[in-house]
Amino acid sequence: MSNPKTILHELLGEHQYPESEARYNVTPGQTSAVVIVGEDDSRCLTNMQWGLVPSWLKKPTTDHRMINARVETVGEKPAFRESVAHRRCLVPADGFYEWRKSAGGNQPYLIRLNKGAPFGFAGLWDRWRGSDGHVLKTFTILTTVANALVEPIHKRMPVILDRQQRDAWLLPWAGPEGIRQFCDPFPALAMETIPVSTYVNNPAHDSVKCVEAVPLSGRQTLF
DNA sequence: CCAGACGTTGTT
DNA sequence: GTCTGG
DNA sequence: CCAGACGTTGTT
DNA sequence: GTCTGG
Repeated sequence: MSNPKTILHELLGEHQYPESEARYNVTPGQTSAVVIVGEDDSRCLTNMQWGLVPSWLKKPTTDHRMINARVETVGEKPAFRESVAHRRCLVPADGFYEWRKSAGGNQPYLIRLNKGAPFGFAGLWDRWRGSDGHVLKTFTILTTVANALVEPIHKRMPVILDRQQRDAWLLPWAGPEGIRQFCDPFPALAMETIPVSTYVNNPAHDSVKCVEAVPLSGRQTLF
């Protein structure tokens, strides 16, 4: 999404980052850039597909891909156990979309930090190895209860981490109690919701879904 | 022991 | 791979 | 999540 | 209605 350099500088801290051709649109099944902790304990950027495929799956079929994991229970789920202990990641973004149901049609909203400040979603990743040796890297985004701002639109929202939490999220597993600190939704006062055009409803537009692509006037307008 | 699950979102 | 249910 | 497909024969 | 693809 917008201003990827700023996002990456924030999320990678003092570490270097590559001028990669990474995508910054996070779309199910598509590749995007995530921040992980490398072998040498430093942060690095890696491209992965959104939709976690656990290493034990026989075949990485699309219907088993998990795009979200509930933070309240992630420590107990067999599918996420290994990843939550050893493979956490940050997903750079500057907003996300939710749809408010209504009789006249679903109204999409852009939801972001005030002024569109970049942030990181809490994520998990995994490696799936094919019999031919090729490796598929995938990730999932954690969700929690919606805060007071988002709740009228959608009951759940992604786990957004502030600067302090980002560092904590990338630390090694400290038992299931260590997960609780990430269960609270990001503060409503630090966020804004903006009604946007139904242009974003069309998956064909995923590659151009970004702040600049959407009218921010607050009125539902078709392009 | 073996077989089968292992997940989330939303339900105009 | 690892856990649960039968 | 939403949009769009949803099928078979036979294969220069 | 239900599944797949984005």
